[in-house]
Formats: sequence, structure tokens, C-alpha cells
Amino acid sequence: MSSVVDDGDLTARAGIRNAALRLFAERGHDAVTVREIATAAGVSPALVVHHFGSKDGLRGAVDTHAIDAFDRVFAELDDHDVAEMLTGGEATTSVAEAFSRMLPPGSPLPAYLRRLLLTNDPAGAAIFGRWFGATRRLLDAMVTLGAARPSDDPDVRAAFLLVNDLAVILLRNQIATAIGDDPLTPAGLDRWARQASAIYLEGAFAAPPAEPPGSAPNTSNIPNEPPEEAPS
Amino acid sequence: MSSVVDDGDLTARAGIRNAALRLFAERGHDAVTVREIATAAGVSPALVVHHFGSKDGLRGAVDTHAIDAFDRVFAELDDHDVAEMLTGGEATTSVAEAFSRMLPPGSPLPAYLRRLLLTNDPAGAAIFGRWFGATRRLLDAMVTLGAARPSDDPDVRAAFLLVNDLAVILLRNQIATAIGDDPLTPAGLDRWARQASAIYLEGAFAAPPAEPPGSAPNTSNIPNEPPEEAPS
DNA sequence: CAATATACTAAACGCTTGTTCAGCAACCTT
DNA sequence: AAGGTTGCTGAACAAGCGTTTAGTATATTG
Repeated sequence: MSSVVDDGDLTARAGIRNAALRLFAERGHDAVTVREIATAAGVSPALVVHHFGSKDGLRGAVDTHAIDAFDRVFAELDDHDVAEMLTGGEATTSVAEAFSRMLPPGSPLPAYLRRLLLTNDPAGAAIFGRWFGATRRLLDAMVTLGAARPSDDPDVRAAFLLVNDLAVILLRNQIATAIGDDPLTPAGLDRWARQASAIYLEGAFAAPPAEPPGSAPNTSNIPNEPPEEAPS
Repeated sequence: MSSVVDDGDLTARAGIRNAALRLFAERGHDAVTVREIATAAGVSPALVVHHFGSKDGLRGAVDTHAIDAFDRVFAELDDHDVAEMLTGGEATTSVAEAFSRMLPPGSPLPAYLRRLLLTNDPAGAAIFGRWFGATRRLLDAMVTLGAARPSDDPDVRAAFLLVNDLAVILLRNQIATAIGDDPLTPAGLDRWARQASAIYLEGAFAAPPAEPPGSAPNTSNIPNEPPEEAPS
């Protein structure tokens, strides 16, 4: 329903910024030229620098615009998470879910977040730090409410959960081809959340002593590597 | 002990390739110039193209070189995992652990893998596909042996676990500043593996009905967002 | 209505880029 | 020792880059 992007803004300036956001997200800052951005926005290259001073200025404007949207997503996620937690619902609400809930399907923002986190620039570091703090606080609250097990290293556990969440966005394309569903669409997200919930609630691996000997029916093909060619 | 890189190779060609690998990993393919690579390798720019045909040819050579090393790491990891599983040890062996075990501390290979996976190029897609298949087969074997719980969506679960593992490499820097330890050093890796094992064995969240009502003491500051300024 | 500011463009400038070219040593051949 | 391949370089080239400049319409102001 509610979207974090308001594209009622149809000035040329906003058009340039949106075109740059999309191109930067798809191909990276360095691989995109000012002329390409101008063409995509339907203006002249000179207008780009007239509005933003330089290509780097445009990059900065796109950064703040995107980060603003990300923070709105995460704030909404935080509220949503706390609410679900208090009502005793599924506690596993993910960043990916918030993204697919609040962003239109073809939004370039997930890919831009990927660029932001990949390049070691301060904007990505700042947003990660803020999200880490929020995750840490949420987990603390869940522990005191009995909704999460206590941990002897809560910083690492918070980082672990946040990072697993972000990985869905970072590796979206690879995941999509591997499982046959885009994990940022409702269908893929549902499958993903099911497995995540199962693991976060009960774990994935069995404790070693609990193995029942003798009752191991073979399902199908077992582990041997297929013969990949291995050049020296 | 055993390293996957053999730098007994000190030809100028190998020197160029190593310098390019390091620079590409740190700053991305587009942001690095041929002249920079040549200077870093102590040769002239013309020698770079003499040996590799073009900058793109150099990129291809670096790609195959890196992918070769990655496959050796993953093959070793696979053996290691199966062995530990069969002896009943800790089943949670990670890609990150294999990296820190087999690569020298300052190796550019983790960062290069990050570029490969996040730039949508076919090399990254291929390596992810191969690793996904291996993870999937390993989990199947673990299930038949009783070392892992069965799953109703094994593809998604395998992708989930692989992706969580890769996230450590993708977000290494952000994790390091968040938890105060580089997760690819033995110290950070140990902390990380502890929390991962705990979650993968028992889960992180408590089942909802187990909540004891009335016993919820407040520890400190609870989840409200810090007052960030939000420009429209 | 004159004057000034704003939105915008075509053309060009200087610089950096990847790449080419001609030539120089050092090594094999035979 | 002559001839040729190999490893390597300095200098230059064309193309593409971000940016500047000069100028034109279209608003906005006094």
C-alpha cells in the first residue's frame, strides 16, 4: 500500500536523479557516464552538472535520496517487528520482507543498497551501523520478553541475523536462479521465510547423540561430486 | 599449512596478474587503470597488453585464476565437511572458515569473490551455482545420516545456508566494525562460528507459547529509534 | 515594460583512458 | 656469428570522459 517513494515529483531534476539511481544500481557508479544519465532522463549532459554541480554531486544526491528511503523502510520494519513480537506472531520479520512490502516490484533501490554495501564508502557503513544497532536493541527486547533465547555474545548474534537478512538482497539474482523464485517477490519470499523461520526456531542440524542407528532410508542421489574438469 | 596460492611464480606476467587481482578486488574493475596496474607490478603499461591482449583479457585471466583458487577452497571444504560430519564433530563448517584456513591473512581473494558475486557477471553466477549444488548434496547426505533435520523445501534451505555463509565474506568489513573482530581472522571466526552453531543447532527464537507472563523486567533502553533527522 | 534570474542546450576544451607502434636488448637456434 | 624469436619500453594516438562556456528561451520580479 504505502510506498516510500513519492514520484509525484516530475521536475527535470528529479528525473535526472531517478535515472541516475537506476543506472548506478544496475551497473555501478564508475561504469555509468554523465551522457548516459542525461539521455535516460531526456535532457542534455550540461543540465546534469547545472543541477548537481558535478557527477560526484549527483552521486551524493542519489545517495542521500536512497538512504532516506532505506531508513523509512527500516523504521517501518522496526515498528512492524515490535508489533508482531508483542502479539506473539511470527517473530521472523526480515529486511527483505519489508523491501518487497514497501517498494514497487521493479524498484532499483535493492540493487542500489547492494552497491552501497559493496563499495566501502561511508554511506554504506553508516546505514549498516544504524541497522545493526536497531537489530541489537530489538533482540535485547525480545530476550527480556522471552521471545528470544539469551546469547553469550549478543553483538555477534545480532550481526549474524542482520547479515543473513541482507544477504537475500545482496545475492538476490543468484538465489533466484538457484531456487527458481525471486526472493523479493511474494512467492519467493514466502518460501524463504518458511525455511528461515524453521531454522531460527528449531535449528537445522540435529544434535549428534540423537541419531537413531539403523533407521536411515536412502532418499535419492548421495553426495559424490559430479566430474567437474579441474585444470591445473 | 597448505595454501591454495603458489607464488613461487615470479614471472612478470604473474606479477601483473597478482597486482591486477589485488587492485580489482580493492576498488573494482572499472576504477582501476592499466597504468596503475603496470606501476604496481613495476612494468610499463605496454607490457600489460603485450601479455594479456587487452585490459579485458587481463580481467579474464584474473577471473580464471581466482575461480581456480575458489574451487580448490570449496573442494577442500567439502571434504572437510563430510569428514567432520562422519566423525560426529561440529557439523557447521563454513566457507569463511575454509577461506581463513587456506588463504594467507592479507589475501585479496575474499574481496575479489565479493566483486565476482555482486557484479552479476557470469563467472560469479557459475561459481555460485556450483557451490549451491555442493551444499545441496551435502545437506541431503546429512539428512540421510540423521545429522540434519529434513526439510520440505531443501533447495531453499540449502540456498539459505550457503547465502548466510557467503554473507560473512560479502559484509566482512561492516561485520568487523560492528563486532570489533574481523570475521575472517581466527578470533573473529571463532566468535562467529559459536553463534552460528548455536542457532543452527537450537534456533535463536523461543517458541511463542513458552512465554512466562508477568516476568518481564526492563534492562535498559528499549527499541525506540534514535532521533535521526529526516529531510523530506 | 524593462530587468533579472532560472532552466536549459550546443559546442567545445582539456584530460585520461585503453591501445598501438617502432625500436631496443637478451636470449635461443643452427 | 648471423638470424630470429621473446620480453620489454617510451612515445604517441584516437576515443571517450567530466566539465566549461556562451548563449537562448522562459519565467519572475520591480
